[in-house]
Amino acid sequence: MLSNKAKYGLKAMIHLAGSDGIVLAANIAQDNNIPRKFLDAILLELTKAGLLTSKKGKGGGYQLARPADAITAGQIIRILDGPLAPIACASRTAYRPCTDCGDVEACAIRDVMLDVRDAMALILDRTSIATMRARGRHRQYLPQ
Amino acid sequence: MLSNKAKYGLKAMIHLAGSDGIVLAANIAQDNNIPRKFLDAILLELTKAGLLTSKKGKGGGYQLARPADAITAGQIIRILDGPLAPIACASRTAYRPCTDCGDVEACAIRDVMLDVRDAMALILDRTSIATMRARGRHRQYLPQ
DNA sequence: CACTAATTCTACAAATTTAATAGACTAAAT
DNA sequence: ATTTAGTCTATTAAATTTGTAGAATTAGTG
Repeated sequence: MLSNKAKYGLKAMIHLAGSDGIVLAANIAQDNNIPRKFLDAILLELTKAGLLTSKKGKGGGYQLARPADAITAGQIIRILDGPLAPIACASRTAYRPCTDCGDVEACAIRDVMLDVRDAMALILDRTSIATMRARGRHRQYLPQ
Repeated sequence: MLSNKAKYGLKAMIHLAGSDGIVLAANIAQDNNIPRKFLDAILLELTKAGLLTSKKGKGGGYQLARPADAITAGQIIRILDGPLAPIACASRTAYRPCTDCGDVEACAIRDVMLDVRDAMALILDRTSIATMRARGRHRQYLPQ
């Protein structure tokens, strides 16, 4: 399940992918209907994770730390929501066993969920925000 | 994200797929480390959804309502956790628009999440509990 | 037939966690 | 001095995961 947090994060990153130079958090929030303070926290996490650069003071704001085609949806979601896997025992980046399962290796559920995880990762780790922006661009965002 | 509820539901259904005749909720709970009352609620939902038949009173218990190869992981998860889609606007069985989005059709996030949903559904709707049971059977569940 | 034991079913409640937001203040840059 | 990000704290709301108490149903027994 994608949280609002991750959804907002993706929106913000796509917004930044479509802007040149430094962008104010206030603009991102307004144009995308994101609660300002919530967005602040999200941008902070993305900055700490190295996906954004920030600049304080007048003329400050946020900017992508890397080209938009080198940042994937998968990265953003992992930072904001944690592992992609539907269940922790099926995560490849953050494995954790279930407390209620005897033999992890023999777990049929984990087996299927590994497949699901891989299918999700295949899509999300291949989709850059540049791609997402291009796909969604047919029509412009209108602040309503 | 797969909740404990859905995980327990899957476990219970796999258990039933491997048993002949009527099975007590108490047995399912014990063998799979599932809190008894939580399991009761889960089995009730699965019964109401038509995946199980139940029988009350002495000699009562639960049984699959259909052959194990005609019940999929996707069905079980939808009943217990709701739509598979990572986000409601990308659900094909239970679509709901985001309140914060202007034009749903032009949403790049929805676009990707539809792909993710389809990839998940492809796996989960094709995997029966008969299959899951067969895969997990190499080693037996040991009540620990 | 009445009684008892076993079992599902129902309704509620509570505890815990997580998600989502808001407010006030701090630090840095111009 | 002003603007802006960053930090900290707190609150609200919701969902999840359990527990408690008992009602309804059935099978068996005397």
